[in-house]
Amino acid sequence: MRINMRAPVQPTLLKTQITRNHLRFTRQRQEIFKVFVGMARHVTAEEIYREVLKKESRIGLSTIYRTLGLFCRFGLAEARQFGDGHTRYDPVYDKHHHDHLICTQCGEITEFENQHIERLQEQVARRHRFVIRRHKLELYGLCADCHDHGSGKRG
Amino acid sequence: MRINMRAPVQPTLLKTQITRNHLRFTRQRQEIFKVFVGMARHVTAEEIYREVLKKESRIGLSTIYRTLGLFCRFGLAEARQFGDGHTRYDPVYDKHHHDHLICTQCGEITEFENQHIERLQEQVARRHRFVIRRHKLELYGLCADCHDHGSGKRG
DNA sequence: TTATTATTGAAAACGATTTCTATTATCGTT
DNA sequence: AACGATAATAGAAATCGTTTTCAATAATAA
Repeated sequence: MRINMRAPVQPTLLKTQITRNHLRFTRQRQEIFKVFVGMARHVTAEEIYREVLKKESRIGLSTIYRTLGLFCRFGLAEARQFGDGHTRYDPVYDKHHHDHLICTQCGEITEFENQHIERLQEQVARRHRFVIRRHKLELYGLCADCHDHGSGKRG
Repeated sequence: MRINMRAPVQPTLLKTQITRNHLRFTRQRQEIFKVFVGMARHVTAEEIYREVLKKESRIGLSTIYRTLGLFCRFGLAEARQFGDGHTRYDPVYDKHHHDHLICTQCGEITEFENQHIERLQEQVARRHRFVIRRHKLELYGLCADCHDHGSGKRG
């Protein structure tokens, strides 16, 4: 039997959140959400914009930013910065946190999870009487391909 | 520009690095370095600028940015982004890597080190055939004060 | 000293994001 | 289905932190 580890985000989830907060379920919000969950992770506002433009030819980039901010406040998305000057957005499918391996040569971003590390983080926090709300662990370096062949995938 | 790396931060170090690289030991670079190493860690370019202005009343903000970039290339400073839109600079006193606890209420930044976590990171990387060059671990949440009193220090 | 050229300050440019405002569209009420 | 209050929009302009440009200046080598 096949099991989906990550439950897909229901289309109804956005509407639920929106009506619960007495906001308006606009065409743009629906379209942005649909595109957002259909795209790869770690996309930029620009990338989402270009994709949404195919369906909503009159949409403004500011609407993309506003709406992504809304998704973040709703807990449907998370914003991240990997230091290249672009904020990247991640749909939140479940409560599983994930960390990143970032290849500085080809740009590949691989996700990983490690409960052992998370536990040690909690230990550190406890020692400082600090309460962790969220965290960010990013390992920068060379992925297998770039390390082996030296050349990289992006030239 | 060729740059020779690696050495501990001493008062003479800036001059050593500068002459070694055939650059010019200007009044501004001396003053910025002096202020920089005398300030708290994780300072912004603006904060350094305001401090340097007290001694160098005609200095430009662009010189601060340029010079901080130089320090980073020399290995005398490191640039970090904690997601508040400001690049923060850290003098590099030794080769000890440190991670951060960042209070989202009062902004306090506490440093920590944990060799156990570092070893687990290496383990994860090995599993992905990834070679780590550098890493970033940031725990966001509430510091002891903000957690206890609720109000925070800046609020 | 003088020539060479790296460095500077001020202003303009920059790219991501936010704000502004007139217009449009949603939704509770008829 | 239409009405009306007002939230949300598009598009432009503004803003923010940072970088670049460029003519003038100043540090070094000759």
